[in-house]
Order: sequence, then structure tokens, then C-alpha cells
Amino acid sequence: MMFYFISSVKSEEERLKDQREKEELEQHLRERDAAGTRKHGYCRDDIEDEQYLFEGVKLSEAEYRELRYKKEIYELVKKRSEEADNVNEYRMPEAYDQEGVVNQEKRFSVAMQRYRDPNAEEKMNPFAEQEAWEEHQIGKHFYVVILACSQFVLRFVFEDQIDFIKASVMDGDKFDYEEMEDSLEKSRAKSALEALQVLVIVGETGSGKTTQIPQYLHDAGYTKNGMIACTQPRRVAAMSVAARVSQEMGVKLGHEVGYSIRFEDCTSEKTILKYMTDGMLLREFLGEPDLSSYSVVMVDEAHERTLSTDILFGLVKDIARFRPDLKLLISSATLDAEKFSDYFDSAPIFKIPGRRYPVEINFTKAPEADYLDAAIVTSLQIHVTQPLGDILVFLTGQEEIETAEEILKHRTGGLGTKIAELIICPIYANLPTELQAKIFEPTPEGAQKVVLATNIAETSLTIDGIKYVIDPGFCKMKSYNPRTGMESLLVTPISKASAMQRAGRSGRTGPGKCFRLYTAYNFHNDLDENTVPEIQRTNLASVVLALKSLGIHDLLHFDFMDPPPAEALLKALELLFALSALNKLGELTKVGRQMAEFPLDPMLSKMIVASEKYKCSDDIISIAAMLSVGNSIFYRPKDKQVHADNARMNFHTGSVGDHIALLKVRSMKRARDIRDQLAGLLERVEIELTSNANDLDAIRKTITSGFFPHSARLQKSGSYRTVKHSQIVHIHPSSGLAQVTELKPEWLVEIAPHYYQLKDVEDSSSKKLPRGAGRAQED
DNA sequence: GAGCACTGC
Repeated sequence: MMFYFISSVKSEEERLKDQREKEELEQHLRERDAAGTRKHGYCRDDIEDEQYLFEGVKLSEAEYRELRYKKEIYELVKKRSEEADNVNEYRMPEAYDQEGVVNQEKRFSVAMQRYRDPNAEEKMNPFAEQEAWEEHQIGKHFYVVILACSQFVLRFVFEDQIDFIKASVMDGDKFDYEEMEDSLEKSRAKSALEALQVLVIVGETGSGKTTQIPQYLHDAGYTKNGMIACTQPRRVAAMSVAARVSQEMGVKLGHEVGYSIRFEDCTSEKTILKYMTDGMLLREFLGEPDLSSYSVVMVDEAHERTLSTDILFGLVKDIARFRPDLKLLISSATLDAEKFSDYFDSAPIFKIPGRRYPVEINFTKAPEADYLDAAIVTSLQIHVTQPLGDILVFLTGQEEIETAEEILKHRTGGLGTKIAELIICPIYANLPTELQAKIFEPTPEGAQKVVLATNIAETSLTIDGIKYVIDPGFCKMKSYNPRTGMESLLVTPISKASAMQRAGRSGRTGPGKCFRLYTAYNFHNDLDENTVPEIQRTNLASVVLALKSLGIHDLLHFDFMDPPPAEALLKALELLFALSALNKLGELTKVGRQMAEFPLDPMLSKMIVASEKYKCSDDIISIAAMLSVGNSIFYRPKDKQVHADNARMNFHTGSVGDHIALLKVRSMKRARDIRDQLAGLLERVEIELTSNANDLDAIRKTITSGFFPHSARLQKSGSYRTVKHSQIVHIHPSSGLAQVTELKPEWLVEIAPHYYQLKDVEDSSSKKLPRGAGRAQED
């Protein structure tokens, strides 16, 4: 346990100067002690200068003497309190108000009085009761005691502090927005944009590339022969950028400038500048394989390497060859520009400066075993020792965030009013929107906000005013095992690119600091340069189906920027063949073409297509919509008991039931939207909308038609084993509502005779073959 | 008593 005095707000130069002075003082005191001249009170009587320093803080001589004295006393009583057998025998009622809340200032002065009073009976340990209370409150690990002195506040911190080493400063870019527009108009940018068919554009978010370049191309006349498409990885981005550009151009959104996202097409015949999600352009490819209505395609945020952008790359590269009039712009953040350039036949790279402030990077001196604990300690360390400014902590998931929130509340709960208030804001995608809004509320004067976020804060949303980033270096990442055909989420170290992105989050509105909870050595030697692109770690069934329906047959030789593992491609082909979407030659069947129309996992699409036969399409699309919305409909924030305790402790947290209700509303609306879309698509593939809700067997058979590859048999042991590969699987815990559909073994042979033979399903001991409809885990 | 990062069509 270490004992620190930590100074108040200071600039870096001041800090260094103080540090120097402090070292000088310490050296002086050491020499004096060694000489045997040390006196009570640490008076610096032999120093001429008026500056008195106490642990780095400048004081008047009187303050200095007082503090030195107080510290010594404090250490003494602390020591004695540790020695005391029964801490409860000492009481200090004066220090508590009517509600029983301790007044730290008062507590200290009472302690001082008692200690100095030669007649006091409780001289021994005035702090014992307080300490017992604190230990009870915050679990012995960390506590802060505030001492008020005449003109300033000093803080005592007891903690095994984490030592950081300042490693480097990520340069900012002092860049003038107007200047850029000017230079874009006049400099080589203009000629480059006009002369070249394919161009890689590099620029940080905020450089204006997304808004300025399409406008420039429009002015240069590129919209005469077709639209300009600009793709974004996220819906909100497409919407907000379109809104801004339409404003800048002085036109109504949806007229000349529009956006197109799922469930919402805000474009018209007038539209010449179209912002859209990458997945949406991919869908448009299916109907228009040469993109003839576009004259320019700009793939924005290409460095994010979403599944859709990666597929788009291969497709646009291909059509650019036979359409010399199609201009192709690939825009990305700095890191992997060379790679994009290489892929697009050495396309020139054009750089646009970004706008970012410098960010100081700190690494830990030694590796931290428990990153969650380290993150909490570091937040408090920043809270107590650094100038005010909001903190962003990257954690891996909801559960971790909830744990961290509890611990932080616990540890700051017992602190008096002398310390700045710490506002804790959790944020993750499953958090109801109403609660998400909390992170955008401006931090009140004198308070400090700590945002506990998942990866959502890395790209999807930006929070202004973040000054400190704490990066434990992990995230949850999806990985796919082609052998078992199962996807799983694993906590994985992040890449260097991701670490830079996280650090950059602190430098958006002013200079920032990033505290990495790993060593510089770890960073340089253990982290990958870039995150493995999604296409290499996902189930490719829907990708393969989409490419096949675009007429691309030789998938193993398709020009992927980073080819997925051949095994994953083969697994996808195998599945599509089993679903009869492909024939033995690997060509799309009629069923396959119908399936490709649905923006769903092929097993779900197959289920819908099969519903025609069993006359229950109306019921099946409801099921499909609910399944594709994901699990969040049945989501529960946390174990009720814990939450109830929490609510009692924090007495203002709202009711859990309400949160779930809010969440359900959002998910249900989404399911409704998807269902409506599916109904429209049914018409398109000429399947009649029929309901057959009374015939459960028909519905079960329809489900079996899509999900037979995932059928499993109940073992005597209570676990399940897949029929096809004898893989042990478990029903996912979220399937509390028996989300397993029972089916008859003979159906498998009836519905998928090419996949199952009678011998596969024969099992004298069991009549039922429940099937895991939810997610299954590998054993 | 289990437990689901983030997008997107």
C-alpha cells in the first residue's frame, strides 16, 4: 500500500519544475537526515527562497509547516489504527451529520484536536471508526480522503497506483477547413480527380472528404451522365452526411442530394448525389450489375473493411475495367492506403490533411494482470490527479461495463464533496436509446464524466469533450470455425490500428491523453498491425449466395483484397448445395435465385422459400423477422437480484422493467420493419402470402426445410449432438422459452434426402429430435 | 443458473 499526496491542476512545465524542486527538497532532506539534523516539521529554514513545496505544491511557509505536521500525524494515527484490535471502540460522532454522512474536513480536525489534547481518552485512534466504515464502503482497496486546507485542497490517495510511461505524442494536424476547400479547388487535387479513373484518398474523419469531394465532382460536371454514389458503413452516417451536403448545396434533402438505406429510400428522380450504406449498393448490384446509373462510386471509410466494402471492392474493380467512364474513389484513414493502392492496380494516393489535436500516449510500466481492475484504478487516478476532462474507457461488453459501473460507484460513493463529482455513463449498442443519450449531455461544471463503452465508441459514435482514453487493449471479436460451421465471440487483443483509433478519440476537441493498460513492448511485439478483415472470420453463406447470383462462379479465384480461407468458401458452397440453392455444378437453382432476393441468412431465406409448399408464408416471415432481429427481444440487462440491490444502493436508478420495455419497443419495431420488407419480397419472388397457423406441423416442416443442417439429437446426458457431424452442442441460455423446435426424424429424410440418409436419423432410443434453433456453443 | 462486440441488407 502506498501513500501519496497528489497535487492539484498544473501544466506540464509546472509539473516538471515542481518535480525538480521536489527532488531537490528530498535530496536536501535526505542529506539533513543523514547529518542527524532533522527536526519535527520539516521546516525549510535553510532555504532562502520564498517557495515552499510540499509534495510538489507551492505553499506559504505557514501552510507548509502545517501540512508537513499534519501528514506526520496522519501517518502516525494511521499506523496506530492498524494496530488497534477493535476499531469499533472508538467513536467520533462529531464528524457525522444527521444523515450519518461523514464530513471529512471535520473528521480530520477532530482527529487533530484529540491527538493534541493531552487529556483525551480516545487519543489512540481517532480514525478507527472512520476507517472501518470506509473499508466496509469500498472494500479496503482504494479510498480517497480529502483534506481541506486554507487555500487549496490536497488529496490523500491510498492505492497501489499504476505507473505509466509517456511514450510518444501522436501529432495533431493544425488544419484550416476553408483552406482545404480552397486548395481542393485550385491545387493538383482538381487535376488528379479529373485525370484519374481510380484514386485512393487518404484523410482522417473530419477532413471533409466525404462532403467536399462529391460536391466538387458535381461542379465538375460528373453528374451529367449518372449519379455519384458515396457509400458509408453505417446508416446514421449516410443520413447525416446527406443532410449536411444538401444544406451546403442549398437543396432539399431527397431532391438533388439524397440517401438510401434499408427501410428508407430518401431519393427521387432528381437525385444526383446519393449517400448510401455499403450493403445497399451491394443490393443494387444485384439489379444492375454494371451500375450503369452511376458515373462515380466513392467507397468511403474503406479502412473499416466491412464485409460489404470488401465485396464491393472486388465488384467495382471488375466493372471499372470495362467501364472506363466510371470513376472510382476509395477513401480511407491513413493506415493502409498503400494496400488499397496496390489492390487497385497501383492507383495514385491523394492525401487530405485531417483535423486532430495531439494525443499523448502512455503505456504501463509493467503488464497488468486484471485489465478491468486496472481500468477502474486508472480512471480514479485520472479523476484525482489530472485536470478535469471526460474519460473514455474501452471495455469488451455489457457485463464488463456493468461490473465496472458498480465498482466505480462503490469506490466513489463514500467520498465527500471536496472531490469533483464523477458521472458514470455506460454505453453499448443494446442499451436503450433513452439511456444512451446520457453520454451526450454536457458535463456540469466541476464534474467529470467517465464513459464506459464497448467498441461502439471506436467508430460508430463520437463523444465530444473526451480528454482521456483508457485502452485495456481488448475487444470482443467474431470468429468463425469453418470445420464446425460455428461462429463465436472471443475476447481478443486489438490491433495497432485499432489502438491508434482509440487513442485518437481523445484528441477531437483539444489535446488528449491515452493510457494504454499494456506495455510499449506488448504494443510493438504482440499486437497485429491491422484487425483481420471481417470477410476472413465469418460465415460466408450469404456472401457466396450474393456473388453467385451476380454470375460470379469461380469464387476461389475471385479477386478479394484479402481472400477468405478456402475452407470457409467450401463450407458455404456445401451449405448452399444442401439447401438446394446450388446444383451439383455449383450453379444457382430457381430456389437459390429466390433465396438471393432476401436480405437474410440463407437458412432463413430457404425457410421462407419453402413456406410456399406448406402454405404458411405469412407465419414464417414473422418468425424470420423475429429471428433476424437477433436475441435482443428477450434480453435482460442483468440478474434481477443484483440490480435490485444496486437500485437500493443508488436509490435513483430506474426500474429494470422499464428498460426492458423500452428495448422491446425498439426491437419489435425493427422486427415489424423487416417483416414488411419480407412481405414485399415474397411478392417479388411470386410466393403467395398464406397463413396456416393452425397447422403447427406445417410450420415445423417449413422450419426444418431451412434449418435441417442444424438438427441435433437429445442425448441421455442432457446435452445435444448434431445429427450430421455428431458435434456436441448446448442450447443457448437465452433460449429460456424453449426456443427449440421439435421435429420428427423422418422429416429430415423427407425434406433433405440429399443430406440425410435413414441410417443417420435412426435411433431406437429416442423418438424426438429437438433441434437447437437458437445459437449453439461448441463444447 | 446460465449470458449475446459491432455493423448491414
